[in-house]
Formats: sequence, C-alpha cells, structure tokens
Amino acid sequence: MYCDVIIDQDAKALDRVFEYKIPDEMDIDVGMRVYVPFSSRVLQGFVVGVKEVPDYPPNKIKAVISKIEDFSAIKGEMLELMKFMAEKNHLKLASILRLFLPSEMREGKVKQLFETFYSLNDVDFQPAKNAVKQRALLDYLREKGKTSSSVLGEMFGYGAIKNLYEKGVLIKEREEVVREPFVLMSEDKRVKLNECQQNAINSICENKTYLLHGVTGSGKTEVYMNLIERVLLQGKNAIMLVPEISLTPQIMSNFKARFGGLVALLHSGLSAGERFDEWKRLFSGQARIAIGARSAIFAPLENLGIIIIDEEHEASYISESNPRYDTHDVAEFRAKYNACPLILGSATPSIESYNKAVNGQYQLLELPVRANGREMPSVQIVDMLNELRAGNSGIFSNQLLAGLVNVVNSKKQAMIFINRRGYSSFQRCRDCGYIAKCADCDVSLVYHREDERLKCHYCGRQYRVLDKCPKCGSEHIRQGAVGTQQVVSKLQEMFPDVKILRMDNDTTSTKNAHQKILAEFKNTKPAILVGTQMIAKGHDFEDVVLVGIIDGDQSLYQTDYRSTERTFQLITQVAGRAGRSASEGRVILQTYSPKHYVYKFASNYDYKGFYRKEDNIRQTAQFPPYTRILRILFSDHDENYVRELLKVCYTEIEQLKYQYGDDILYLDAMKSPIKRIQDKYRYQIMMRLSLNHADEIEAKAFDIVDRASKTSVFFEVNPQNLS
DNA sequence: AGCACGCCGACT
DNA sequence: GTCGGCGTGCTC
Repeated sequence: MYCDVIIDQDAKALDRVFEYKIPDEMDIDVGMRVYVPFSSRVLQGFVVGVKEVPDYPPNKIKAVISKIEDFSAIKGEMLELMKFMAEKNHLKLASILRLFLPSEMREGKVKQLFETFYSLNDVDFQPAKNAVKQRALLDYLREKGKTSSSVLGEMFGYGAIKNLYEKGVLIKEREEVVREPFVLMSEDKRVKLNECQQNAINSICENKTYLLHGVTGSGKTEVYMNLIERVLLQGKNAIMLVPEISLTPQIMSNFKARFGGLVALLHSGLSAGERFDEWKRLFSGQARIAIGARSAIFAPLENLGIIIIDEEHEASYISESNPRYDTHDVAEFRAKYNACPLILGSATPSIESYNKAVNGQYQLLELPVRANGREMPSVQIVDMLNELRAGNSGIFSNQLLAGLVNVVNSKKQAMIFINRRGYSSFQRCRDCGYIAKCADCDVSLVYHREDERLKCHYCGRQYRVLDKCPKCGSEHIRQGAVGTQQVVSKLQEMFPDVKILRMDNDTTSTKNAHQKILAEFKNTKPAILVGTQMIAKGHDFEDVVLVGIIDGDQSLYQTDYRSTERTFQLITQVAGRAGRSASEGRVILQTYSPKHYVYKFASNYDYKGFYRKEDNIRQTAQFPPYTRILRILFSDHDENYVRELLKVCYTEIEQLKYQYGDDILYLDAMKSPIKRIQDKYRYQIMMRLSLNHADEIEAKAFDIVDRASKTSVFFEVNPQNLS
C-alpha cells in the first residue's frame, strides 16, 4: 500500500502531496501524522490519502518511517476543510493543517507538566521565635496538606521553603499536574426567557444561517446557552466563538457554571500546555462544547449540532496574518458539512451580514428590547469646535468635566474611551516638522511616558525620546494627539483622590491582567476607567453612570470604506457600558464633526436607519457588498525584487481588462500605505470587481501572481485594513 | 525549507 | 591549479 503525504513545511515548493510506501506491518489511516524520509532528512508529514497503486515511479518511492501518534489527529471533515480553504484563500496545505492542531503537538515537545509539591515531614520541629514566615508556612501545611511550590512561594516566600526543606521539615515531591485554565466561578443563574428570546430559539431549527440581531443587553448569551443545551440533549456538540475571550471572563464562568466539564476553552491567553489539554478533551469527546476566539472554529469536534459566532461584526474574526482566512467562511463550511445551523449574533451586525439577511441569504431574528426592560442610556453629542471657540482647548469638554465631577461626588463610576494607547501619538519638531519614525516600519513612533520611550506599534522596537530634532537640531519638540496615558495623568491632576485605572495593550500584557484591572475597578468607588477598544467589550458594572468618548472621529477619518460602519459599532458598544443597572446612564460623545450622519443614528440607537443609509452609499459608490475588493500584497526585504514582481504581475493582470472590460471597476498598483513593516518592503495591487465575474477574475489574477512569484503572496478579499 | 550541484572569481 | 561564493533545482 501507498499513501499521499503532505510534508509539514511551510514552503511554496513543497505545497503538494508526496507519495510513500506503507510498510506491510504498519497500519496507516488517512489523517495520521508520520515521519518520512525526505531528501536527506526526516520530516513530519500528514497522510491525506491511502491507495494501492502509486502515480510516482515505484522504484523511487521511499517508505514511511513511523507513525507519530497511533490515531488520526486530522479527521475527515478537516481534510475536506483543508481543500476548501486552500481553494478559497489560496493557502498552503501544510499551513492550513497546522491550524487544526495545538502547536505543541506539532513541535513534538508534548511534555507533561510537573510541579514541585511540599508536605510536612513527620518530625518535631520548632522554628525560631522570629521566623514568622516559617511558622505561618507550617501552620498552613498542617491545615491544607500537600501544596505546590508556587502557591507556597507566593504566600510565604521561597526563602522560608528552602530553609525548612534543608532542615528536613518538608518533603519534596514532583508530581504531574493536570492543567485546567483559570476560570472565575459563578453560580448558574438560570433566568426565565422573555418572549423574544423564546421566539428566537423556537425559530432556529433548520440547517441554515441565522442572523440574530439583539440590542446590547437583550440577553443573547442566555439564548446561546439554551440552544447549546438543546443540542447536547440531541447528543450533538457545539462551537461558540467570541471575539476575544480573555476580555470576557464572565461569559466563560457562566458557561462553566451551566455546563461544567463539558466546556473546553481555546484562546490566546492559555499556555501551550493548557491549550493542548483542552484540545485533547474535545478530541476524545470528554468535552463537547468548544468556546474560544477565532481559532476555536477548528475545534476537533465531530457531529456538530450548532455553531455560534457572537459579535459577528468584529474584525478579529478575520485573520490578518499568515494563514489569512475569514472565520465566517470556515464556520459556514463546517455548518454545511455537519448539516447544522449557524448563528451570527450581534447588536450591530456588519453591513455585509445584514445585507444578506435583507436579501434572504440569512434568516433574520430580532431581540429588540433589553432583557431587563430598561432604556438605553442617552447619548449627548458635544461639538469640540464649539468648545474651542468658547476658549476650552483641553481634552475634555465642559459637559464631560461636569459629568465627571458629578460621578465623583456621588461615589459612582465612569469610563473614558479613547482610541489610542500611549501618551500621545507622536513626537514632532515644531520648527521643521520632523516626525520620529521607526527605522524598520515607516510609521510614526508613539511616545510612552512610563518608560520614557518611543515605541513602534507595528514591530515593538523601542527608541530613546527626542530631546532635540535630529534633522534641524531644534529643541522645540511637541507631542501630537492625545492617548490613554495622557488622559489618565490629566484626570489624576484634576481628581487627585480618585482611583484612575488604565486598560490598553500596554497595561494588559501579562496573564490575567485584564481581570485584575477590572476587578480593581469593580471594587473601587468612585473610580474612572480609561481605556481603548478593549473596555468596550461586554463587561457589566452596576455603577458606571457615565461614559465619555474622547474622540469619536478617530475611527472616522480612515480611508477605507468600513470606517463609518466601525464608528457606529464602536459608539453603540461603548454606550452599552453605561447604565447597565438601576441608575440611569449617560454617554457624552466628543467630536469635531457633529453633523456626520453616523452620530445621528448612533445616538438614537437606530441600527436599521444607519443600515439603510450606509447600504445605500455602498451601492451608489460601488463598494462591498455590491462589489468585491481584491488586494494583492507583495512583501520582501529586497525592494527591487518586489517592485519588479509587482510590475510583471500588474502588466499581466492589466490584460484581463480586454476580456472583462467594465467588470474591472478599478485596478492600480502602488506602495502599501505603510510601505515597510519589519524591514520588508510592501507593494500592492488593488482591484475592485463587479460581482458578475469576480470569482473568475480573482482566480485568473491568482494564477498570474502564483506563476510569477517564488515566494507566496497575500491575497485579501474585502480587506479590513489597508496598512 | 534545506541541501546538493555547479559554474565563475581570488588565493596558497 | 584549488577553495568557496551563493544561484538553480529537487525532494516521493
């Protein structure tokens, strides 16, 4: 017998099957991973087919060396999915297969985690009088018994442990630890569903895609849990995706409380070992519900009864780095394969999705009222130009300041949302206009005050701050626009006795940092939480009565067609944080363009009105979903090579115009807006296609590029951001 | 991806 | 004459 093997190497030249002989005594199934001789090395590979007659000359075929595991790690559905993704997203087979396995399985370093434990030895020992730590440690062990080194170390210091161990008072053991990700436990609060929720659940019965449009606080999570419960009763399994799980610990704890050990978590906050353990529990059927961010869509579950994508409009569902794919496509494939419903839930669906619901491709379900029956908070739009004319050139409008004073006096809480981390966006020379830029990435550096550094937000490289301009020598260096750090320090000046917390990428890099900040905020009153996007994600704080949005326009002045949509989504989401509980909430939105239609619709929570307007604009301006935008990104260290490649490809793609004429609405080649990232030069071809022959043109363009390039090139359809 | 093979320049 | 630069091509 022979088998088709895909070598586990991410190289364009190896992106195909190689045939191997299966030794007579070896049982090999499709989906297994094997060691094979390749050239002069031994490599890992995936068996994707078994056959009796080889295509390759038999005398040149080598034999499989051994199996990596005794079972098929890749199941049939996932092999089909691999083919689908390769075709749809132009991805290399090995890079897709890697998505299906936890990384530490691939690297062959599946190590059991051992930890050191200490327990009391049966000896008579009295610590010295002043050895408080040692005494406390012994008392603790007497009560709790055997405890891990890390726990003891944190409580009593490692010095005390070492000392007692050396005296022979403690017994040291190494034990295997069963890892389970940290989850806040909560009680299972089963609430009675309202009529809308019940209707939605009853409607979901067919194998199709449903768009669940529910206003913030309408109880979508409860609907999801009921649906999953039903699926489990049918003996089937479920996948539920959330945009960024480490931000929403309470969703997790709710699910754990309801479903216990049947839930497995997959997200970026897990350690490699935890991730592997969760994967195993799903693979073996011990766990039947996979909850996680984007990559959880590849959960090794068979017999799916439902797939749920919560906050479906979130950009994080589209992978922007190496294998690039859209979670929606994968979910649709798996739902179809398993003949189960797919639920897309959101308070602010993407224009694309709502459009599909309007024209019947998706079935629309609505939850129009908040589950607690309360009103949405009122949104007040403040014209910052007016403030300026009135002599207020600060960051905060008078309305927002008055609101904050009120919050502080009444010992309540406020959230301030700002779209930019760091202290201020950049350093600029007042005299010659020089702006500090990253040497590798061609973007402005961001000033971080805490460590007095300039940082590149694209590659992380750090620089010393400027004291004088490197170009003209002037010492007049100025800060640009405002960031989270600056807002915090301004607030602290004004309210020296109030707890001001900051939450952004910089303060949440360590594990569980989110939870710590949020817990601190929850327990402090009055308090103000300042943060970026991430404070907008569904946390519930009873006492938040004021939400301030510092620069509503930030997301508006971007060149891509989705910026208005994103602004609407952001405002709705941030506003939803205010007044979740009894006290009525208020939102203050500062902007320099108060007349923009997005603010009118957003402040009235009028999603449908906004959709009609925006959809209309997309149609007239010929943007998706009425057209397809294709971006082909070339990047390489060698600028001449990329430029040459771009030119060759462009000339050939241009020929397609003769064949397709008006179906190609736009075609151009250019430098990428950020023309260098991590010292790779970036050039791109942009195309806008009518939907008539979009698939065909896309396929042809891909062929052209694929033939011309020796390295792989990124294809993006309707890209989320154009950097 | 790695590794061998191969065809031109500078050197003991 | 030989050592070694890395361009080109192949791996079942």
